[in-house]
Amino acid sequence: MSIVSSIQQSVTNVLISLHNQPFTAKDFQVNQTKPEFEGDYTVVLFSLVKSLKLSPDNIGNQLGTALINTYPNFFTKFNIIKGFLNLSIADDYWITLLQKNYADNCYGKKEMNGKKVMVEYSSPNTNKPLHLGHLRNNFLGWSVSEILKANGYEVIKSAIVNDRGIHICKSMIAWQLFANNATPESTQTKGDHFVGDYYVKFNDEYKRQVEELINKGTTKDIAEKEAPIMKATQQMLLDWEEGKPEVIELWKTMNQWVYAGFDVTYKKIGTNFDIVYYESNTYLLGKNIVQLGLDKQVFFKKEDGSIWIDLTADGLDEKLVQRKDGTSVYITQDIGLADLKYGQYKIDKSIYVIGNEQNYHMKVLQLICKKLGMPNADNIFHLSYGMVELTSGKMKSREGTVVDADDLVDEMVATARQHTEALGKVKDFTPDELTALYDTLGLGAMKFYLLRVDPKKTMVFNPAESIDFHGFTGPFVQYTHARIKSILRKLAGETKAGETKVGETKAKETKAGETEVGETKANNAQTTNSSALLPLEKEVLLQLEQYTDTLTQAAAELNPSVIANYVFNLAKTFNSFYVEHSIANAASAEKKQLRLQLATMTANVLKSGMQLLGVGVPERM
RNA sequence: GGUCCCGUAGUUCAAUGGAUAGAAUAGAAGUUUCCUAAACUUUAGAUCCAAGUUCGAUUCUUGGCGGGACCA
Repeated sequence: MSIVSSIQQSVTNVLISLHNQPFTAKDFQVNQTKPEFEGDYTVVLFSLVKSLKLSPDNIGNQLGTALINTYPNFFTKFNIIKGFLNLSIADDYWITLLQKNYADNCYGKKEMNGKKVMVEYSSPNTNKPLHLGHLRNNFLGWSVSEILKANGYEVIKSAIVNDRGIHICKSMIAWQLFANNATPESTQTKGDHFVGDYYVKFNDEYKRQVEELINKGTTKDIAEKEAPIMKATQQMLLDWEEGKPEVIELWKTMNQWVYAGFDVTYKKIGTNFDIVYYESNTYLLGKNIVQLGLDKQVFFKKEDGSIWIDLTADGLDEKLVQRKDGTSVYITQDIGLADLKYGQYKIDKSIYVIGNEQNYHMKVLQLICKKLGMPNADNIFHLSYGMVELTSGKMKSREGTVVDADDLVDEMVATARQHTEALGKVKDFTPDELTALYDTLGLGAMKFYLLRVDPKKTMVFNPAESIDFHGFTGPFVQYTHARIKSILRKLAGETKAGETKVGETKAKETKAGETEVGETKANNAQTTNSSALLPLEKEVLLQLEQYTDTLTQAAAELNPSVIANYVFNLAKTFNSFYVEHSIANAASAEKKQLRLQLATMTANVLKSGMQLLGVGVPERM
């Protein structure tokens, strides 16, 4: 049980016995005490004033006195300032917490809860390489998956690859026209970039042809329809749908090039999927859904044969679900896929990591599923994230301002190398170790940068700031971890006795840690006499204790930035402690041991938290 | 035109309705005979505007202004 819950429970108990009213934890707030006041946690008293008809000070005095009398081993002191009851928690509580958990690599993580969640993310198109926006998506999807796992969920990571349609045909046509049978191998180009280049070539040529037609006196609308390259592309889509062998062959070849390129990028950024759906396999799934909708009279047919759903009663529009020529639209395919996912895995929740430009689409998707009475309808959740913009404005492919994912990763890793070389702390590393370190630091910086912001919000990508390795960054946290590890290595080598002593104490104290709140027994007395906690020691412990609640919150909000903020603050607090107090030269053996445990637990939690962001932490840097 | 989202230090981000609105960075001034200075300490600097609800509003409501997305 977290300390906040313990306090809530104690306060509730005391309130009930004092006033004989059915109080619950919801009747008052418990916050961490602000640093300028004495105490660890604070009960806000205002909300109790009405029901008790007493002044805040009055309530606080009664409550504080009763808490200390009832739980003398838990609460040690209290003070009241302007309606806030500040409570001090016994050092024993913190010390017990530390001794019980400092070596536990799973600290904070929850037991399996038997629930199954699918997280769909990444979902690329196969006509161009990944860019900055995809990175936010990928990092979010990965991190949310890890956070859910840490909270006891079974997670299935999935992706839907948009591998068919007019946009793919554009790249194919351009390749036929301009490539002279060039391949990624023959040109030494990464496959996804290779295909993406032809997509760009298509647009250039298309634009040229449209202008040519306009110059000949054609109107813009007609020119855009009649441009030969566009007509050829549309024909190719029809050929694809009919399964014309040479078109299918080319399509397969070019998609393979793209996948080979994606694989390199995915591997580099450390992501993978449990199941990958391909649109070419799923795009017909919606067909039977349309029939079902008609049967249930949820859909209706217009005179031209197109099929619609009327959502005006729900504040939305009429929405097309099948064109008059019988071809399906995205929404229908998505309903089909949603149904397939549920059928395959019987998932309790289906999370879609998709940009907020699809908010409307996803709302419609869920609404239609509901109206069709599909069992998965209520389990659909759109994890909507904001766009990544540049300091100069939005990324525009037309203006060539799109930040390419591979370029960015390379740049970050190169920057990590520069910083590391300039500092010269790891000159004894092997080339392989150095490469691994640069990757960890460069990718860590990038992931942290994109995950530290609330996913819902549009964020600005500032190139100069993103390669900064100081302040609120991944490398800052990584550095704190590496520095702790350095100490632990040194002190472990220095005294063998110290190490075993730490281990022994742990085993011995485990029992004490299991005692209930308020019953913390005097069997901790031996640890207290010499080791009244110093403010900075306690501050680190306070934050370590909050890790469990932080994990819960991150999962509830599906928000990795909660974790990023947490690990940063923990690292910061530890750094303050570190410069102020020596571990190696602590005043007593007990103190040294306590600080060693404190450092060990901090390193564990930093590592664990960063892992939830998909970021590794080095032993040295 | 309709629906939705967002406005916090120069800049990038925080803050379940709670105390004097926190950080980072940029600026100013400092810290290394001692566990990694990718660190630490000090300093200056902000809630778009106007009403309302409340003991208390950055947070909730309404109306403006400004920015963005989507739907036709």
